[in-house]
Amino acid sequence: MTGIHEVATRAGVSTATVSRVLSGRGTVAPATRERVQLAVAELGYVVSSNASSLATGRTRNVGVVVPFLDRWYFTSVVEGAQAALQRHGFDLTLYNLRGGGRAGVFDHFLHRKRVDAVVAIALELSTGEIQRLLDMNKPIVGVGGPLPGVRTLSIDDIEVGRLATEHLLSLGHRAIGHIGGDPESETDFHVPSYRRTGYQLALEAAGVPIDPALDLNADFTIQGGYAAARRLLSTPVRPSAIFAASDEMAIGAILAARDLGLRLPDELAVIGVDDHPLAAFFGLSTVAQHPAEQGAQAVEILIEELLRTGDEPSAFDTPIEFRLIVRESTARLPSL
Amino acid sequence: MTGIHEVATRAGVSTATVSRVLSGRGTVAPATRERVQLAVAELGYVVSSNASSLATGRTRNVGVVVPFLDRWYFTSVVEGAQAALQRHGFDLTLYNLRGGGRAGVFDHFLHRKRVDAVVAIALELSTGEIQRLLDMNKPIVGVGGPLPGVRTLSIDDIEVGRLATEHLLSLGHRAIGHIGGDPESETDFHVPSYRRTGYQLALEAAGVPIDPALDLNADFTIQGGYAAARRLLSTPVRPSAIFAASDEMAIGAILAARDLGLRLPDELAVIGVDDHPLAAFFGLSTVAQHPAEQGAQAVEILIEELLRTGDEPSAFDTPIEFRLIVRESTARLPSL
DNA sequence: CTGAAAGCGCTTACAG
DNA sequence: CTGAAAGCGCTTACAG
Repeated sequence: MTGIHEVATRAGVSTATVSRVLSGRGTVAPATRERVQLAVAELGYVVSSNASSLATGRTRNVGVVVPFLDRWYFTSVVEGAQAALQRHGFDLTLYNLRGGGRAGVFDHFLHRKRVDAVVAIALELSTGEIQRLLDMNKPIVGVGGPLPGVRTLSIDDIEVGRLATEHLLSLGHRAIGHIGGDPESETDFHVPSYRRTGYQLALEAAGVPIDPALDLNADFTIQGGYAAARRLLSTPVRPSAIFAASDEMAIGAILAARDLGLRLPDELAVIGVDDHPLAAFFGLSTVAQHPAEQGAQAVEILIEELLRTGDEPSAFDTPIEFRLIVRESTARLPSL
Repeated sequence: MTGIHEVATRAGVSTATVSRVLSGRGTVAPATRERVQLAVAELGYVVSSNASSLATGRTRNVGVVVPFLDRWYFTSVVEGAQAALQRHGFDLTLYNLRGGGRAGVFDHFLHRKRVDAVVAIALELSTGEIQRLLDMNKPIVGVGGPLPGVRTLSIDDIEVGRLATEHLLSLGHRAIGHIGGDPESETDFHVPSYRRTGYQLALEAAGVPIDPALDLNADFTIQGGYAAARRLLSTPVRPSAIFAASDEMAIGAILAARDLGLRLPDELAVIGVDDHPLAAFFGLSTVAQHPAEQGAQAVEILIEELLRTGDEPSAFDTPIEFRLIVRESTARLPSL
């Protein structure tokens, strides 16, 4: 374990100078700098992050908190954030709330001063949780929904639901089914509820009565979407189109339609949300969100916030882009 | 930012005593202990991990290195490891090699003394990488393949391939196709190659000639499996069964069979590897591995190793369990 | 441009 | 059972 001392000795300077060279702060004569850099390289010296963090109060580490990891959206946000952090020389410490103990994570793990900042993904932090984080002077960025008093990046899920539904309406569909999220799969931000609201608003605006029989819940998986779609497609008033609140559920619906011998898009149109990697494969029309970019964007905001020392943290919401992608799963309702 | 000093003052003791109470090391009179605990609770004090780590040389943080995150296997291992670490009060710092800069990760990130130990998932570390890690006295556990000089948990992919193929052989199949991994999706451990070897060994043992036309590559995704299966099923010598090196590719094969109007399992039997969450939904027979448990097991080994101070690190391979699960996608070859 | 020294917030022999 | 003090390995005013 080479320490800064050995480097200093080898380069014939003080540890202070080594530190200056390594951090880039302060002035060092070019010749000195080179001697130090040589010594560092020869010894393979790497600064101890603990000692450095203790002295500076900065860890160059960001905590990323997710409710769970095994959904495409979360994995993608984390990968995007990770790549961005790495570019900036930051580490990423991952907190997964599913492991149990949300309280533990917030009261303990995050307070150890191991992180400079936190990215909270699809998490509705309580006032207390936010307050504790802010008290510690740690920038927070929330991804996935607005958070009072916190800088956030969020998608307008009502508009997402409306956009998807309006697409179906514009194609002439009137009997439009919906597969939303069940209560268990609600994230903190009630994403499914908002998408459902958008669906209902679009129908209302088009003068289409809302039929509760056409609105079912599932668990955001292909399996769940399949089961819901089978029920939806077995009713006497079979819908001509389905809007599913996620691509995976939409894919389940496509598989259900196939099993029932229904041809897409003529006998059933389907649209999802996400632009999941499988969406193109299934020819699925969807409202694309770009989770990896959301993660990267959250990190950029955080880094900026960390550099802007002193100021009050910003606390507004930045809307995330989304975009309709039309593929083969949706088409104009065939005139009968 | 309450420090240990404030706690000590409030409890009317020295910081040494507070430290003893918090760490559980050393003896403290019960009454004193209670006073300290009360002060800690009242102030919401949490030990600074940097200061503590600097003083003890222990970080209570484990680095987990993955080649990428967006495959079910990796996500599951990470979730399993995370949950186990959290139970032990450890944090998890995630390093993703896809972000670029494998060198950076090993030469720099891991050397900052930010982690006590590392879990390397499906990574074939070079001798140099291993040496540097061992030089730092950090236990390493590799998951997914054997690593010279390192404690590992690994699955015998040759046996996995053999088991899957033997299952098909035992059902009377002789024209057995294979969908393996293409070079790009080879992890460091050449998992696909080994599974292919097992496939070939099983065929040879059964006296079935190996037909290269029945052996294709794909990229471990549903899409890739679909494309490969379509080619496989369009040959004059259409196989009666397919062994795919992952469930996702196997699912692609099932979808391809459906599109071609082939009924499973009578007109085509399919088996995969993983026991992916979608396997049951598709009625897919498979060789199950249990990635979340692999992650958890790796952590348990690491923690044990961290407690066993002084000793030489252990450096052997523990085979990971796998198991044949028969579902509806495989059945006895119908006698013609 | 550079060094001596204090300090970051803990832990742990050591002494009592 | 408990406290005073040294030390973990850096960084950074301060002085020169």
